[in-house]
Amino acid sequence: MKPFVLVVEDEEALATLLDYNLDKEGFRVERAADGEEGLLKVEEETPDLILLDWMLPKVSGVEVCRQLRARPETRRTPILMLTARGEESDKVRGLDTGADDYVVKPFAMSELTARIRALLRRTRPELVDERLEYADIILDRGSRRVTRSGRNVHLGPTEFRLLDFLMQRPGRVFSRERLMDAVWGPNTYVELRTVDVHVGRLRKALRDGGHEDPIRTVRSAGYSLDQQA
Amino acid sequence: MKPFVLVVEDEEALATLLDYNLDKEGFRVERAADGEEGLLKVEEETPDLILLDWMLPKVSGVEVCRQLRARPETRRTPILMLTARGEESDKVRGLDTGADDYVVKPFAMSELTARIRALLRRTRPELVDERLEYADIILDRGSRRVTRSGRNVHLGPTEFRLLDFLMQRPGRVFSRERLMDAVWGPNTYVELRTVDVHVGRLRKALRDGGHEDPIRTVRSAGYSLDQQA
DNA sequence: TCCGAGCGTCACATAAGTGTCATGCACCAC
DNA sequence: GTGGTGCATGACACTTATGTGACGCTCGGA
Repeated sequence: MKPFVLVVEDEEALATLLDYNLDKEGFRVERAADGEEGLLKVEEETPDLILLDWMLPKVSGVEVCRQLRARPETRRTPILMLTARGEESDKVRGLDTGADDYVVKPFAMSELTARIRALLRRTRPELVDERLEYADIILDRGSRRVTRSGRNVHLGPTEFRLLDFLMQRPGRVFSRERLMDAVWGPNTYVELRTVDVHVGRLRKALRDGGHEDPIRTVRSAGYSLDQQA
Repeated sequence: MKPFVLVVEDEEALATLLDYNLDKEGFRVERAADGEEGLLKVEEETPDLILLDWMLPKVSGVEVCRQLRARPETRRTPILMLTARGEESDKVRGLDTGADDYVVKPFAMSELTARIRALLRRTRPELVDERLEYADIILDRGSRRVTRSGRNVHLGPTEFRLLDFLMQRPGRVFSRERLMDAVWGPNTYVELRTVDVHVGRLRKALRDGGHEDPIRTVRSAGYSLDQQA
């Protein structure tokens, strides 16, 4: 379950950038171009976190904030304000607009995602915590442990990283090259077929105890964590 | 199938970096080291997008831009300018050089690819979109799955590419030669009739479950994805 | 130093997909 | 109708891609 982030930002370029980067960081992103649209989107589906520009057409960020806080279902939803330099009045700094945190533009994407994670950890730790889930498979990064249906699954370091990576985007097919890059590192000189072998080992470990194979082979394309069908 | 990006950049190191990253992002990349070479490469094969350095030996980026805009086949090809800080004159900012967008060096690779995707989406959405739809048929590139009316359709790699290509322009008739080029690659020596066979297989797979044949045979012309009429 | 866990390769078995062909039907022009 | 060309399709021999057990190597800990 990816954290669902709503980006309310009128600058098209920045919004695209945010969209792209957050998606890459494993968030599901929805965009709104102004405050009004933002409030509508929130009604459709309550986000796990809202990225809110301070200056917005139609309904300002501050006002959106106020309204969100007035609704019971978003009262506790973390809000991260985006402000331009100079807009950081004491009001923003003190966060008494109702926002939980803010960043000043221009900001490094890494700072933003760090703050997002920090906020999410506070409110919905299961979303960003060192833990990934797919079906009955649970991968805990902190303890470096994997269980399936409660039973412990023993994996070597490589298989662990491989599963971690696959679990970040279940259903998506990754080529051997991509997996090589992600799991072994971008400058490794290893046979591509080695990926097969490790996928095989991972499969074997996950099948242990009579479970179904959760990895799908897509001929001439790669592998994905996914139902066979 | 993959979007074709031409990188016109004289700095070897940056060009290599771009090449590597864009390739990883699923683009097919061709490089040119100066404006002159760039213009030649464009003649060989029209790119889907051009990454153009502002400062180039022999023919400057601006000039290349101008010439590209003068040619009918590249008039609408998106151009993304790479400029060094300080070169961002008002001219660049206003994009009245004919470029569609620009990034200032040094830039984050993620920003660049986001902008590239944004431009391609504007001009050729079928190249970057993750999923293609035609009637009740859905082709998802990310998970490499095809469904019809919700039911999974199993396709071999060739049939998958074939359907992908047909779905990019439903209703349009493609000759066997064209399909051969697009699906098998431009330098394949295979009987043209082989196309028939694969179309047949694709049809069979898509008809599975009592569905209608979505492919139309145009006698002595080729095939197209659309209603029989 | 010895040992076992992991890793990367290989070789071989198996499965899946591919290209051709032969055959028969469909369609079009007379 | 009729002849001829184009197309659909099942069979099949052949390639290629993938699954897997075995093996030798490395490395860290006992």
